[in-house]
Formats: sequence, structure tokens, C-alpha cells
Amino acid sequence: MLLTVNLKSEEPIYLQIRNRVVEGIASGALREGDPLPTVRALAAELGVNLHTVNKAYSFLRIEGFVKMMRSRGTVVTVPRRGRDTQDFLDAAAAAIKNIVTEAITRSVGREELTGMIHKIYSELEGKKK
Amino acid sequence: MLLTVNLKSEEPIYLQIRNRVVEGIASGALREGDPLPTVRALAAELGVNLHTVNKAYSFLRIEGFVKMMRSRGTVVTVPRRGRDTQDFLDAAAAAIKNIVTEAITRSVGREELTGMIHKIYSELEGKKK
DNA sequence: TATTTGTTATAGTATATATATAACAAATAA
DNA sequence: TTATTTGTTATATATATACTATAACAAATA
Repeated sequence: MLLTVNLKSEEPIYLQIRNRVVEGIASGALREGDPLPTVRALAAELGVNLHTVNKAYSFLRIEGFVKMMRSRGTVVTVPRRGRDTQDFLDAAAAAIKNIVTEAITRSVGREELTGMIHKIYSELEGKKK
Repeated sequence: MLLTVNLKSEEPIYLQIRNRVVEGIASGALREGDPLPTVRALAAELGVNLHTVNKAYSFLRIEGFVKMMRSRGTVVTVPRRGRDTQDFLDAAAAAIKNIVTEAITRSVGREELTGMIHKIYSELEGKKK
């Protein structure tokens, strides 16, 4: 199953679901128009509450990753470059600032961090066949 | 003042304090042995509770950034490479994975992210005179 | 007309963040 | 010795977030 979660993780369940969907889109496993499980079906499959899945899907909708349609279900939508992209870049810059700051205090060089970036790009884009 | 916080931010106050100290160490503004304000003094200066500052300092102590001594105060300690460094690298890899994943879905290239890394390294290391 | 599916509404539990007071313990200062 | 400083511990309260449990509603579909 593509959408799995770790109930013991300190990362909120709804964020784990959200991240799995984004990863699916990034790797090509999920494409424009692909249906996601219904909120009730995924909740039952994961052993969590309906509202937890609904929260994940609602976040994804706000971010432009899915389209929810009552009585029809939820499908994947690949976002185009737009205002959401700028929001992402701002958040990424803030997160990277924290990472780089601590890296410097621990004598971790920039090659080690840029290496992580290249590694994950390769892993995910490699799956896009 | 070096240690400032935004009380309206959604980032917890104790984490803001923690991050300001790490930034101070990264930029060279804070060095091994430098005293930090007492928990009561900084709490009064920022207009927050004593326990909020204590929580920030306690996290910094666990991470190896400060040494707290009852009746003497708290001083900066620059961590050396060790087990804490590996914990940091693991956390950094997880955070970067999330960033890269979303970047791919938004057609943001790796140069844009590695550029952010180089920019912040330069800004912080440039201050070290 | 019945079913499916997202949506909304309450309510309850647990945890995290922050505050407010108070008291304690150890080192230092007077 | 005594008083002060400073970190530490202990309660208690308030708010927000995460998650669960039920129930009902609304719109599209079968």
C-alpha cells in the first residue's frame, strides 16, 4: 500500500498521510486524476478516525495537490507554478536556514547538505522512469 | 539585543530563544564561555515567564550548546563532533527529504535549493570576520 | 429511492505551550 | 555566618493542537 503511517511516530498522522501523497506525486506513483481512497476507506485501512484522513486531504486541497468532490471522491491534481510555489519557497528557505545554522555550529560542511539534496532528487526522479 | 523573540509567531517562544542562541554561535557572536542572561533576567527582558526561558536553556544544554550552573549562571559551549552531530544529520536528512519532495512536485530545481544553502553559509560564515 | 462520499457539528481525551506562584538547593557575596 | 543569586522542582491554570467517537446533513450517483 502506498499510504502507510506510523501510529507511534511523533509526527502527526494527518501530516504523515499528507507527506505520503506528496511523495507519491514526486515519484510519479500518483498522477493527475488518479483517485485516492475515500476518507472512510483510508481511515478504516489505517485504523484511524475519518476526521484524521479528512484533515490530511483538506490540507492537500488547500495546497493544490488534490481535488475533493462530494459523492465522487478525491483525486490527485499536480500543482502548477503559482502563488503556492512562492509560499513553499519561503517555508523552505526558513527551514534551510535553521539546518545550515546548526550545521555550522557542528562543523558540518555545505557539501554534506547539498549532497543530501542531490541524493533525494536522484532517488525520486529516478523512479519517474 | 541578540536574543529577541516574536510573541505573535506560531513558532514556540522557547524554540525561538533556542534558535537565536544557535545562530549566535554559528555567526561567531557567541563564543565558548560567553555568559547568557540568567533565566530570570532574560524572562523579564523578553516579557515571558521564567519557565519558558528555562525550557529553552534546558534544550540547549541537552544539545550541547550551553552549560547551566546553579548560582553561577549559564554559559555557551561549542559542541564538538560526536553523537549529537549524528542526531542532527538524521534530522536534517528527514527535513531535507520533505523539502525536496515538495520541490519536485512544484517544478523547483535542485539549484534553487542548493543556492539557498550556499547563501546562508556565506551570510553566517561571513560574519565570523 | 437508496447509497456513496464529502461536510459539518458536538463532545471528550491527551499532549504541548505558556503563565503564575511558591519553595528548595547550592554557590557566591557581604 | 547571613543574605543574595541562580538554577531547579512542584503545583495549578489556560489555551491550542491532535485524535477519537457519534451523529447527522447535502449533493451526486447507482
